[in-house]
Amino acid sequence: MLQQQQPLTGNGPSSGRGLGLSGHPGMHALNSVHQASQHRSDGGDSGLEGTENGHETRRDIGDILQQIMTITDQSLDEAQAKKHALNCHRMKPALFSVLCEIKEKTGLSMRNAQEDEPQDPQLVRLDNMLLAEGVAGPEKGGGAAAAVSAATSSGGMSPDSSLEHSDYKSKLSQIRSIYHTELEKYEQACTEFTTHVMNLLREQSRTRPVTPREIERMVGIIHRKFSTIQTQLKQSTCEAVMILRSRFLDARRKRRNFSKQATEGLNEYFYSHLSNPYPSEEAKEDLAKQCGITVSQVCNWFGNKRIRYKKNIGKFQEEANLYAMKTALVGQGDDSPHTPNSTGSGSFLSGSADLFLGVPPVNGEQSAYQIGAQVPQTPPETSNGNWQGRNSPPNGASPHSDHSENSD
DNA sequence: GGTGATGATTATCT
DNA sequence: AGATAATCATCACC
Repeated sequence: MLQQQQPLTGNGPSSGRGLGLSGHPGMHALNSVHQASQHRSDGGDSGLEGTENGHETRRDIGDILQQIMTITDQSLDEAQAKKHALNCHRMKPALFSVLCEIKEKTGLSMRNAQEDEPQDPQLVRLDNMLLAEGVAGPEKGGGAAAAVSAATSSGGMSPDSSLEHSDYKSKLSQIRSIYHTELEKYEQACTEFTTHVMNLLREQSRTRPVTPREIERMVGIIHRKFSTIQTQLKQSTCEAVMILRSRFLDARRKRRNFSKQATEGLNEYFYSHLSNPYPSEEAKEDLAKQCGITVSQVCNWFGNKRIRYKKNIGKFQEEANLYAMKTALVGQGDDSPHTPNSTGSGSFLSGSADLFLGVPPVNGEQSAYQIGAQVPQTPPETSNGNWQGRNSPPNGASPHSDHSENSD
């Protein structure tokens, strides 16, 4: 379900997969009930049902179907004629009263175990959830708002969360509309079907004894059947909402790459503080503001960057050169906003500076950065700053505490 | 579909 | 608390 951000199309259950409430086989079940009922109603008169003895009542379904298939207009007419003849038979009232007596006797032994059944707790749970999510009940921002507030309080939301918010809301409202359409459809079908069955029973009551209680029972059975289908619909809806929610709330699933500017800003800071790429709280906040991300995202980014840089310095060399050149150019005129306090070499680059020590590299040749700023080809532990070889930076290691040397 | 890049999470350390 | 290292899950490109 909901594979690959499949759009929510309101195709209803027949649409199959996607957030469209899939797989509540209601109508199939209904059709079978309907057919059975219809068959029963015809059977008494047309002689389709084997009633001669008890053994034949359990006829093979294939047989019955076969007989249904062979019904013709002519045989139906014949049946009608027989029915009429039976109704007009002089012995009919007497026979009918006997039948009524028998019926009453057997009716007494009939159990009504299923009456007054308490409401299904599962259904109650589903109802509550749908209500809480804003799918059932009056339309309002309830569930969506709750989800959004939960997401934003986690601190991991990107600035475009409002976009996602509306996305979530629109998808939820689609689920809502599908749910209500289907529910209405089933309710209507239930009413129609019940009326139909009651009419049939009334019709039958002219030739066989049908008690009001029996009709009630039949109506109860139909309602239970429909209630099962509605439960399935509610279950599917709940599933769809849960999936939508999990996708919306799980930040990891919703990972978005940072914007180019954000990445550049972070990289500039990183490479301009290569000797000590541990931004202070203040610097993190500045970077977060500047890049349009959260402080924790800045932390994640630097954590990832440090570890990845350290693991494969060679790979990042080109990037380092690029930023060295860039920042050096910017730094010539004024203070770069990304290198607020210089990029001291100091304590973290063993005896040397970072990136900005070097002259900006010129294509192709070994860059000044490579020479002077130590982006070595050698394993991390051996060069380019002690931060690569230790577990955590010393206290107050923030570049803001500053060592002056390079950068501009 | 495979694959590398990348942002987030988690366990663990200091 | 803040860091590292491993890992997960997704994106983006081929």
